[in-house]
Formats: sequence, C-alpha cells, structure tokens
Amino acid sequence: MRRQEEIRNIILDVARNIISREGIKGLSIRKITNAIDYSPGIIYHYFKDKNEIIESIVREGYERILALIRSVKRNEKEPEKEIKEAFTNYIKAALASPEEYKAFMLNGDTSVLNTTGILKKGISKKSRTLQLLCDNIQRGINQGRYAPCDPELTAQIIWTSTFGLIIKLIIEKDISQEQVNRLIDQHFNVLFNGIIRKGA
Amino acid sequence: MRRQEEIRNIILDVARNIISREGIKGLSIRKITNAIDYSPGIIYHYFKDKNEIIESIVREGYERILALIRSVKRNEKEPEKEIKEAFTNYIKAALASPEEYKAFMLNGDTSVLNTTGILKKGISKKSRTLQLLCDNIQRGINQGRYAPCDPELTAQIIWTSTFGLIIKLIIEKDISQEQVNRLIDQHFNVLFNGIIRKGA
Amino acid sequence: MRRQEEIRNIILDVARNIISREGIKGLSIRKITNAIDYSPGIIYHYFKDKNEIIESIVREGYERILALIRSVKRNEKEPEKEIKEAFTNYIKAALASPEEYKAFMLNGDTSVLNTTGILKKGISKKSRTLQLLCDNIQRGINQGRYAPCDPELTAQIIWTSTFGLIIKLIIEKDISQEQVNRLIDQHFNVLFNGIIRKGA
Amino acid sequence: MRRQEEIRNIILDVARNIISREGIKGLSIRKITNAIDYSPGIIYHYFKDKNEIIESIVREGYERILALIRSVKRNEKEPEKEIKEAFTNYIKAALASPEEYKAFMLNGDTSVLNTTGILKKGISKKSRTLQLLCDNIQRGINQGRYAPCDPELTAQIIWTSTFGLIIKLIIEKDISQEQVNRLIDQHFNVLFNGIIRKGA
DNA sequence: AATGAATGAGTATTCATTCAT
DNA sequence: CATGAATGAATACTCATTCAT
Repeated sequence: MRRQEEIRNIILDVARNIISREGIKGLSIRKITNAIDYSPGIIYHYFKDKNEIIESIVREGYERILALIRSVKRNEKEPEKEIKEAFTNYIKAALASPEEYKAFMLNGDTSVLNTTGILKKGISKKSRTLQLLCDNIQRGINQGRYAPCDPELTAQIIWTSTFGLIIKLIIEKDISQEQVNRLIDQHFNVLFNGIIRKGA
Repeated sequence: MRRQEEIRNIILDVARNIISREGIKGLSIRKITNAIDYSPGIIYHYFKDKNEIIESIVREGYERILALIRSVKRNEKEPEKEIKEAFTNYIKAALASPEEYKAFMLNGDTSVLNTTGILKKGISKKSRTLQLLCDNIQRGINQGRYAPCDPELTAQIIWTSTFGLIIKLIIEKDISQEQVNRLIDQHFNVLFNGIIRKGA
Repeated sequence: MRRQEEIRNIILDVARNIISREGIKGLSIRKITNAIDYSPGIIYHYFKDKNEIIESIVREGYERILALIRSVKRNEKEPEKEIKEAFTNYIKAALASPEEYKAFMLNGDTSVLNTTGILKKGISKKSRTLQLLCDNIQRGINQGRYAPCDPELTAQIIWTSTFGLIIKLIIEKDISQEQVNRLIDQHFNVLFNGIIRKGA
Repeated sequence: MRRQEEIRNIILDVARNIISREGIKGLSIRKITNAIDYSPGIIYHYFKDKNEIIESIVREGYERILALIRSVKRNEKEPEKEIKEAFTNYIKAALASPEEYKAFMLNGDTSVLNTTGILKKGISKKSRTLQLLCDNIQRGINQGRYAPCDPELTAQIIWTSTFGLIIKLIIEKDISQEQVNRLIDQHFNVLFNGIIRKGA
C-alpha cells in the first residue's frame, strides 16, 4: 500500500520532469520506464493508461498553482491589491513550471476542461477561483471603489488577460526579469485603471 | 522556376488545410504527399524539412491576420475606438482559423519567435503592429484622453490581454456566440476604463 | 480442500463468462483475476496454466451440451424421430452458447480432441454419443426402416452434417429465426430422405 | 509497377505460409518482415494495414477453391454425380490448405461474410456457387429424379453438411486417408439417398 | 493460500527522412 | 524533377508467467 503509493509518485515525478524538459507531447511511456530502469509494462500496474498519468499531473499542478490565489490577506480599502497580490503569486508559480502550466492550460480534452474551464456563463458558481474574484469585485462595487459591472464577466476578463500575459511570457522564454516585472506591473495598472484618463 | 514556386504553394495550401482540420500535430509529410498525389521524397526538393513548411505557414498566416489590424480608419476624438475595431477584427479572424492561430502563436521555435515576439523592450521599432498601437496610445496621451504611460508597455499589455482572451476562447471551444460577444465587449471595457471607478 | 474446489469453480465460471462475451481469444488471465478481485499469480495455484483452464471449460461444456442428446424417449416405429429430437435440442443448446461451442468444437489441441474427436474408425466404442447414434441406426436397419449401411460411418456423417449447420449458423450470426427453423427442418429432411426421389 | 506487384506477392506468400503453419491468429506483421528481412514499416508501403493482407489472402484462397466447384461436366441422367464430383474436388482443395480454409470460412467479420455468407433466404441470386447448386437441383426435380423441394434450402443444406465434414476433418488432423475417403463416400450417399430405406 | 511487483516479448501502426534510380 | 523503396526508431498497450514475500 505504502510502497504502491511511493512508486506511483516516482513515476509521476519522472513524468513531470520529462514534461518540464520536453513538453507534454514529449512524454512517452518508454521514456518514463527507461528513466527508472523498469520495463514498459509495469506502468500499467500503477496507472490505467498514459492519460491517467497526465491527468494526475495536470490536476495536481493546477491545484498547487491555484492554491496561491487563495490565502491572500484582506485589504478593505483597496481590494484590488488583493487581486494584484494573488495573481502575481499565480504568475510567478506558473513561470516557475512553464511546461506544466502550458500542458494543462492549453489542453482541450473535455476531462481537463472540466477543471480548467472558466468562460461559461455561471461558471463562478463552480470554480472557486472565479468565485473569489467575483466576491472581491462585488465588494469593490459595494464600497463604491469599483465601477458597477457584471462581476463574473469582469472576473473572466481579469483571468484571460493574466492568462495571456503568462502564456506569452512562457513562449518568449528569454525576456529579462526586469522587463517581466515591468510588464506585470503595467498589466495590473491597465486592468485597474484602464488606459483612458480619469475624468476624460 | 515559376513552376517551383507554384508547387511550393500547393504544398503549403495542403499543409495549411491539414493543420486546420487536425491541428498542428496532425500534420505529416505523408498526409501532404498523399493529398497531392506525389511521393514523400519530393517534399525535400522544395523544403529543407518539415519544419520549414511549418515556419512558412506560420509566417504567412501571421501576416494575413495582422493585416486586419492595420487598415482601420482614424478616430481623432476617441482613438480607443480604433483599437477596439482593429482588435475585434483580429479576434474574429483568429477564431475563424483556430488551429492555425494556435499553431503559430504558441510555437516557441526561435525562428518563429522572430516574427511573433512582442515582449522585448524596444520591440515597437521592429513590429509594425506594436508600432501602430504605440502611435495610437501616444496620440491619446497627447490629446489628453489617455493617462500618461509608457506607450510600448501599454501596447504590449493590450496585446497579451487580447491574446489571452483569444487562446482561451479557442481552447474552450463550445462557448455560445452570445457569451463570446459579451466577453469581447467587457474585455475592451476593462482595458479602456479599468475596473476602478473614475474619481475613486 | 473443499475450498480449493470452490475457487477453481469460481475461476472457471468467470472464464466461461468472458468467453461467452468476448470469444475465446478475449480470455486473459488478468481479466479473470480482475473479475474475482484476486491477483494474477493466484491462477497458477489452481491451474497449471491458461490452457488448463480452457480445457476444463471445454470438457465441461461439451458434457453439458451432449447430455441433451441422451435422454430422448424411444420411438420404435420411426427411430429417426429420436435423432431429430435429440439433435434439435443439441443445435438449440449450441446456438445458445455460440462462443463456448466454437471454443471447444474448433479447438484442435490433442488433449481436447480426446474428448471431441469422432471421426476415427471404431470411435463408437469410445464415444457415448456416437454409440447412441449407432444403436439407433442399427435398430432402424434391423426393423427394415433404414437402408443397410455401416452404422458408425452413417452416425459420423449425421454428426458432421449437423456440426456444419451449427457452425455456419453461429458464424452468420444474423439469420432470422424463421430461416433458422426452415434450415433445421430441411437438414433432417435431407439426412433422412436424401435428395433423390424414392423409387428413382 | 512490376516490382511493386512482385513484392506484394512475396509478402502475401510469406503471410500465407505463416497462416498455414500457425493459423490466422499466428500471423503478425513482424513475423512477415522478419521472414523477408525487411523492416516492419515497409508493409504499409504495400498494404493499407494487416487486414488488407488477410483479406487479400482470404479472397484469393476462396476464389481458388471455389473455382473447383464450377467446371464440372454435365451429367444429364444422374445430376447428383455432378454434385459429388464438384464437392469432392472442393473438399480435397480445402483439405490441402486447411489453415487458410479455416481462416476464411470461420471468419465472422462482415466484410468477409459478404463473400462467404450462404444462409440468407434469396442468397442463391447472389452467390454463384449456390446458384449452380440450385440449378442442378431444379434440373433433378424437373426430370423427376429428385424429390420436389425448395431448391435453395436444399442447396444450403448440402453446403453446410459438406462444410461440417471438411471442418471436422481439418480439426481432427490425423484421420487416415482411407477413412477420409470412406467418410466422403458415405457423406454423399446420405445426402443423395437419406438414411431411410426407399419404399419405407 | 495469496499477493503484488515485475518482466520480456509481443502487438499494429506511424513518422521523418534518405537515396539510388 | 520525381519516384518508390526502405529504414530505424518511435508510439501505446497487452499478455502469460514468475517469484519473493
């Protein structure tokens, strides 16, 4: 029982490693078993098929990264600072495991989409992350700091915008850290204040 | 010589077609040559390798879609309307060829990145699209309609945000047209006005 | 000891079940042990190898179906009616478990053939079924109803003819019940009366 | 063109050979290419897939054997002698390629059944073999030599009976030639005259 | 009596690429 | 200019069997 779990984890670790280096399409059963000096068949002792391995990694990675979005301390006066902090953590985590992040965020399989989908109307009732964002936005509106709007729709845009920045940063791998920071800063600046001057 | 060019184009057309239908990983030399009733070897007469084919398609597709961003008529009073119009066209075009769009925008090969990269500092001197965006922003600032900012950085954020929306829309393939439109609208609303209330 | 027998039977039941559903080539050790929540290795505690399982099933199934041929009541005047009744039962039973029937009747392993073989000269001394057929034929000859002949040879032909009808009915799976009945009727009609007109 | 055909034939020959020795389920792509010292992939240069190989062999073998049923000289007075001659040839041919015969006659794939099916009502309009048998039977009835009957149904029974004899002879591989001949003789004797005495 | 881990050999199929002709 | 033959390495997956515990 214990041992079973152990080896499952070793397999997952190796798989994660391969994905980090070669992307998700670089992952193969043989590469895994070569790395751990086992025969290919053994994989099917621990996992139903290759897909179960991928899904495990995807789901676990997703949870790990998402966890960073939660657990941010309240800021009553400037609730947008919560958003900035949470998503900055999220961005950093994603950039730290870029291949994994791409692997699950760009995966279109329905089983994965059940976990990662956020665009459907009403999704904020299902996705905890979206819910958190919505709550924040509603609070901002209630206290008169945010402009009135559809909170879910706004949450979705914050999400997709940030997602776009992350993916682009991952693909253009050699952007200087300084430039990355400038982009992140300006990203939230635009999201919060827009490009149009107040009072214009 | 003429003929050489012709056949290259036929090959590219067929390849593009396969990518549209089966995604980039569905493209294979054999599928191309089967479709044009040639033998596999001939490909290497016209292209160095499979990668050269992909790069050609990427570059060409990129240009085609980008063309839509240009050719938008001036709006002196509300320059952001130019942005909205240009990028709405761009979004529609991308969503019309989703597999192709993903194929080149998510491709991380350096040769491709030379064409698609937009995050580096100073890029607006190289990328015509970024340049156009920068010009627009500078105009907005000059006339007092946009808040003062680093135009290039802002242009990059507009770009990455929109990119994120597009990719997410492509991956979550079954979002209703109505919801798509709502998202696009709110996307530009947030980019232009921010979420924080004017005067807050 | 008792328990040993019990588990052997469970294994055989499950195996029989798999064969019924997926044919003999669909049977695998793993499928058996999955179904009974045991580990693969255990099979080799109760059976020498996979083949011993198959042989057991074959033998047992054969006996079960054959039992139907016996236990048919005498018909002194028209002994061929016994044959028709017995073999009609047999045909129905075979068609009810087609995969099993094929599995053992088409199996050419010598060990299985010891049970299912019926073509050798003198076999009627060993095979109870053939013996019964022979007896019937001899009786028919004695009372002058059947034409004189070598009873064993005739019994073998009745057997192979019927076997051919069954196998063909199994392979062409979608014959209407009506047509099946017509074929069975004509089968015995030909066997009993031949195609040549009496007196021709 | 010529060469292509040549190698296709070599592949088919080797495959046929393997089937003869190990049965159809013993045939594998690797075994073929090992035998001809080629790499596995090359098979797909000459055939779409493994199934195309099998079907080629099946169909060709079927045709070859069936050809023997046709081309039998007329016997006006005793038309049943045509049947005996034709089917005796057929039996001999089948016994000469037992594994092949089994391979296609016991194959239940619909594509194969289209060629080998003979039990459906009305099939004699499609199957040339059945047609020939029917014609013979009709002639026999017309001239008063055969008893009146449904010719198609009778043809089907002649077919299935003979089929049963063949399959059984193939499976019980070591029957003496003498016994084989006795069985064949008695087979036709029963089919033609039945077991019931004329006048009984 | 039973497990669970493991193997090794096997399956069909696909692919980019090369090269003599 | 073009072909057709061929390779070699890869893919995921399945199986019967063994054996130490």
